[in-house]
Amino acid sequence: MGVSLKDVAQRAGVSIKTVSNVVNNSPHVTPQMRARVQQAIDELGYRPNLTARHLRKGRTGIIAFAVPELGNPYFAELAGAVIDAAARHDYTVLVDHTAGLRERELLVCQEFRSHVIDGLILSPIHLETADLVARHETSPLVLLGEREYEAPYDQIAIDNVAAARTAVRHLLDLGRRRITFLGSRTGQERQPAHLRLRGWREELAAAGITPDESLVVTTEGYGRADGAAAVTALLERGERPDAVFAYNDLIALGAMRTLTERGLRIPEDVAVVGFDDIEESRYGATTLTTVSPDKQAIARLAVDRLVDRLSGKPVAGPQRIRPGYRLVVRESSGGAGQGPPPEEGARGAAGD
Amino acid sequence: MGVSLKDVAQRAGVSIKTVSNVVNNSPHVTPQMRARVQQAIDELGYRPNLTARHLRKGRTGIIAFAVPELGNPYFAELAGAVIDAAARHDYTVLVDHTAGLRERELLVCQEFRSHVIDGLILSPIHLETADLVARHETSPLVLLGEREYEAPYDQIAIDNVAAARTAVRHLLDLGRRRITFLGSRTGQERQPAHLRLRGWREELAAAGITPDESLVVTTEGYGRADGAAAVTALLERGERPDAVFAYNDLIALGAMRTLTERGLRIPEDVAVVGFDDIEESRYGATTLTTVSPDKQAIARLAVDRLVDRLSGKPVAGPQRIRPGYRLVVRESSGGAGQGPPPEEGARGAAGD
DNA sequence: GTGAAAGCGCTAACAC
DNA sequence: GTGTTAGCGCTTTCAC
Repeated sequence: MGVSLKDVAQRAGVSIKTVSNVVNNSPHVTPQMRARVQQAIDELGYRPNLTARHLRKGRTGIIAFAVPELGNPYFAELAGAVIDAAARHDYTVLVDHTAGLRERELLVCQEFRSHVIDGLILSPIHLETADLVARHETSPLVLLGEREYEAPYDQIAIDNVAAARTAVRHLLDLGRRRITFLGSRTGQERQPAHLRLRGWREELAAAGITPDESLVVTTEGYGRADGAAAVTALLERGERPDAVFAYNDLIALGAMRTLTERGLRIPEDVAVVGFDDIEESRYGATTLTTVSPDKQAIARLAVDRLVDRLSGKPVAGPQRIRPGYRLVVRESSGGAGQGPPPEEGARGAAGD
Repeated sequence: MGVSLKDVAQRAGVSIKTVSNVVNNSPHVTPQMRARVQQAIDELGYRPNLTARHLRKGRTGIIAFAVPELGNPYFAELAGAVIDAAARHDYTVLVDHTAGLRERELLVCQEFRSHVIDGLILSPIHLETADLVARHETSPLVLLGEREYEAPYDQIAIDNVAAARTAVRHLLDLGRRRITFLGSRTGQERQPAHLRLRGWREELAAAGITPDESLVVTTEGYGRADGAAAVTALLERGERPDAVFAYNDLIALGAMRTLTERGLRIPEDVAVVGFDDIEESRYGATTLTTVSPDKQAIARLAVDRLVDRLSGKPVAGPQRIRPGYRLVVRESSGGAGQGPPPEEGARGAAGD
């Protein structure tokens, strides 16, 4: 169907190798030869078949980035950062979503797309250490996110316990005592929310407060609707928290919506702190205080790590890498009430 | 490096063809032969090399979906829908972003990744008809979004003029007369905002109101920050609109933030209508009235169209397809003030 | 039902 | 500098 090197060679009256040299900008081609070949290329509309090149070279230049949900702005923003970081190394990114299903996480890190992607960056939710240990695939894998594994792969995640403690500390400093945690799942201690919940427990204990487990609210998912539902449930069973620490910004935003609907003022009656620092948290009627992981660093570290392994460079064994984070205080906890500062607000997403 | 069919064949003491038959679930293999080969496959940890298969078959099963900005939830949500629609046809999606740069849009629809992707769904911003006409690539291309081209490709977009008119009609029905439009770019009549702006003009004119061009505010980009800046500019030059119709939800949300900061009440003082119906618009302190394009339909139509052409089915020539849309009235225009209805809010994004 | 051989389009050795 | 050749791993005739 397509035009191949052979066709071009025939047309230009040269050998395949010469055409290949021209296409690959080999220095050992005379200008007039280059011109002659180029003309044939243009006339025939030749385009190199990357699949064939990949087969020959044993690598494709594609890395996959698999996240639970693209609809969560945190991952969308992270994906953008990964694409940019990869582009700097001439890698293309295949963005994938697992919909938070264990089955799809397994598929992605197993044989799926074997030899089509050179490496994988995966943000798992349900994967177990055993799944990882049993992995057949030999292509490099970098893990992202809150879960920690005893498996021989690079893992990149901020210190979730410490970050959560910082958030809770902030609420305690504000004089809040009945701090609810939104986002744990029942009986799933190894679920993502685990570490942040532990931070909540530890910081409360450190402040001499016995963590009241009735203030921990189970959610089904990690979206705005879950945050809204959690607050509804909480209020209906008569709890009156003076602060909310949510597993992520989406849950926090959903919670804020319901709190406001119920006539509770933020932050006067209830202070709210989220996690992720998605752009949206800077633009609500009440801006959201949140733990801000350094997404650029996360993306860069993950891609660099992967590319190093891919390039065959001697790289140290699997590591746990801890990117930075910071607590961004905004209106929802009574912080600086002046709205988004110019430099933060300057980035604009493109339209449709 | 990898284990190939040949290795497995050797191990099992059969021919390559037989192994291939087993791998591809060909019916013409005896059970015991299948078992024997399967054992060799398991022992060696064989995985088919998809690159080689692709080269041989001339197709890869990958389609690309290129958007201006993944950080815009509209595109992130659409990407999720495209991935799901493609999965139903056993296609994998390569999500790409062009960062709204013409250069990258050109690259994506030209030779880029030639033979790696079978087809492309592109949402362009800066591409011109001429660029499309000059396209060399023969792989199928489906165009999405507001811009319309005189080029031989399928184009899928809601009727932007009519949708915008519906939005403005709604504001007029509410008794608003000074309706500002946020999101046009100066002197770029063919820019995306063009059709929605035309809808604004037409509907005002139809209502006997001369469109006041000083109520059209230019923005640099399409994000929350742009909406915020636009309103600031508008108010500072002394305008007092009683309604805002924004090019998209992000601009609308940014605008709402600034309006509230300036002490203007929504919707009492200023009614706001957006465009896109991103999930966020259902969860702010004030929920956002917006034009809701049917994203599922857009994704499905685009993928189906592409897959039909890919499968070599006889398909009618290039078409303009118009998916549905509806105006969702929420609090920002004084609509039903009861917050997100359960069925809409039920969808939860996964965590990190 | 299974085997042998050709070739998808390309690159990398190696000759000339 | 340029041409020739041998595969990369797979599927696909076509024999047997």
